[in-house]
Amino acid sequence: MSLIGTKWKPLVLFHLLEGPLRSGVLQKKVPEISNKMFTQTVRELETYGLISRKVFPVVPPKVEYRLSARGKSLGPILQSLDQWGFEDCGLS
Amino acid sequence: MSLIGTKWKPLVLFHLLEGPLRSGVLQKKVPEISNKMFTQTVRELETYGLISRKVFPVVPPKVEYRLSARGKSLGPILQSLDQWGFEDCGLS
DNA sequence: GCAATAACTTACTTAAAAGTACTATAGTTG
DNA sequence: CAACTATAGTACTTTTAAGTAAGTTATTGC
Repeated sequence: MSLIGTKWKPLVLFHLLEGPLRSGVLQKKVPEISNKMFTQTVRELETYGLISRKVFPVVPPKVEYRLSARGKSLGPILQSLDQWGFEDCGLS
Repeated sequence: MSLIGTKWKPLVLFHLLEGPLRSGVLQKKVPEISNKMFTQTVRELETYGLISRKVFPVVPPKVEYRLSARGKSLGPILQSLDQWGFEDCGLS
């Protein structure tokens, strides 16, 4: 379960639950993430087949990320985790 | 969510879902874990209030771990994760 | 009195994750 | 033609997680 065994993957997946987002927007939803970790994270999620990456050949570049079917199947789990985090106060 | 953001915490919690276990038994359920990481993991889980630790003042020592109410509330999530891991093949 | 026991601890080392800072791309705008 | 854009890559450092190996405790049983 190296999907959740990182600081950022669950967060990124979580923000995609509501729908596809382009790279910049997604990254702004996770303000503390460094540029490097962001691309690294989405690349790994893509490798695992949890999200798909769609590149529009325009300038400046435009890239959109969306959950794959497999990624969507994580939805309930991510939401449970999120909810659990709120219910049971600050664990950090 | 530093509960799952580690290699061992989810595993240890998972094994406690079925009921309390004494230290040695729990550790054997996770054979690859090092001695140090085991105690460190249960200590942190205890600090987070997810498990409770019961010491029997006998020699040789006997210690039992059980999920707290809060730990139990993670049950469904842990099981979903476990199931998800099986369904969707090898992710490492 | 010395080994065995179960649970832990401590000091030290290695490996993995994350952060910082800088560079690349290629059209568009001024 | 230089600056700006959005996305990504790379080299290097720091931080954090995990592993190894040894030691501690207090009793029992030989």
